[in-house]
Amino acid sequence: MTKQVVTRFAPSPTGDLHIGGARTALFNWLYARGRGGKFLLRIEDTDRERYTPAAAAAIITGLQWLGLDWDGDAVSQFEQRARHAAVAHEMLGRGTAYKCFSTQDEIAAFRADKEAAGASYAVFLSPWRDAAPASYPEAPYVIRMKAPRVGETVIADQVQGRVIIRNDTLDDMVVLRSDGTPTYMLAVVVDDHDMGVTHVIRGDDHLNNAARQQMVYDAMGWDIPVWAHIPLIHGPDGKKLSKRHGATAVGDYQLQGYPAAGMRNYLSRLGWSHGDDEFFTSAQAMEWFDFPGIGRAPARLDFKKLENICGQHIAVTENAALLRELTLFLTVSGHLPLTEIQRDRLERGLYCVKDRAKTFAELIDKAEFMLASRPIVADDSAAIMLDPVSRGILRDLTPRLQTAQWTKDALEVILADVAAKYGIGFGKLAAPLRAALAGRTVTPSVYDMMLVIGQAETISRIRDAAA
RNA sequence: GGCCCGUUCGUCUAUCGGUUAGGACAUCUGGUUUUCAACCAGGCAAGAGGGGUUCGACUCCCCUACGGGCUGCCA
Repeated sequence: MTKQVVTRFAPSPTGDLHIGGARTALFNWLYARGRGGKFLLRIEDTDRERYTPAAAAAIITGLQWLGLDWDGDAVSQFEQRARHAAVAHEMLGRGTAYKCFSTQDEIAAFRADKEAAGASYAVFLSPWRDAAPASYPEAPYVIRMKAPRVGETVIADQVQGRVIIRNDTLDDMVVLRSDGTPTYMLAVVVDDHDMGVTHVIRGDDHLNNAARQQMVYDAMGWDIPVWAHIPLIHGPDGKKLSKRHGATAVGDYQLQGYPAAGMRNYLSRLGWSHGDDEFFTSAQAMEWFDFPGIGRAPARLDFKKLENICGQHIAVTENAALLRELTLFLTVSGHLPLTEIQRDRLERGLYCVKDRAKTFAELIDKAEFMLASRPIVADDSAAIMLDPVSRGILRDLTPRLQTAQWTKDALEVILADVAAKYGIGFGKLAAPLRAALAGRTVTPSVYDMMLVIGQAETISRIRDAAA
């Protein structure tokens, strides 16, 4: 047996959980969960200037909503800073890193000179790389990796293949800042190693970084993890995803009523495929997910397809579960919580709307007839008796009207609703609508009439036609 | 500028040297429908361009174009 798979998602808490980040998390989650491995979460909060607790919380809630559960507690990278510094100093001792006393101004001047001289690249070459400790000044310093100047570094990537980077394009990256804090390049490697991460699945914007990070693994004699650099998601126009493309935070999708299962399905299918399978559960995705199925080109977001997939997921969701999600959606999106009666009606009537809504928002919209309060009738018990929605729903095995009497009763209430909602006179409506319905060979279903309630246009058309 | 990655219908993609280049979403047409939705039938639509390699290239190699990324004491 090979050792257990350990993946991780390591977002930097500088804003909401981005849709692209969510997909990266999803891929890691699928890979680990599909192999009985572990999926860890680490918050890359070493940049204290940009760090906000709110952003970290947003990432947590975003992942929770998507159903991407991680093992153990979320690790704070910042809290590992002492360990990072220790590793930096250990490399110093091993001679694989060195103290650099160059100031920012000196570095900038170095680059400016190179540029002025028409140099093809501006990799900073520190004068302190091979300086004798005796010559060290009493000044702040950073710790830099002593990167190889010749040869090449090979990244064996599961998605991109063998990527070869010339070492002379790699600089002596800073691993420990002058204030003693670690840089990202050091922190990721140390944390991934300490957390036992075996597979690093991340955006391909890190592909070049992998070469730099391998230096640290090598310097410490650690095993290099399996790399898998996945292409980023782009907006519908093919450009890098940004605010102007609309919703980019997963929270936005939750607010718009997209089901998490549909999001997982769509997002996993974006840049990854398993033959012609389009609609599947997360359990299937876990079983199927693997690196060969991942594409190498960035994929564009297609909201229409997202909606379609989400609609399919809503349609197959069990009522109890659907109701739970609907309830959550309602509270999150600022709607009033359902009353006992509304909840009951919704549950019984779900069957007639669940397969025609693409989002929870649309489902609620279509279910308005169930949630709207019934018209006030003199006698309360009579109102309940006359309510065709409740009656029809109670008998959902036979949703079609069975008797003329029932149809008549139903009509009266519906017409009252319509009249109240659209300000159309009750009397003017009753006759034409009744006629329209009676003209059919098939008895109109409760559902048909429910829809009539929600459609003023139809009402007026029927009215006009009959006038 | 340098380095790295990418490029099949509008979109997501299948294909892993030999196919009428398949599917899905979108779109269009027809059917069904008292409306919407749903559903049924059908249509349109693709290998960026140029060179090779090969009996044969979407598939392998090179160049160009375009897109993206990296090139920080950001992550």
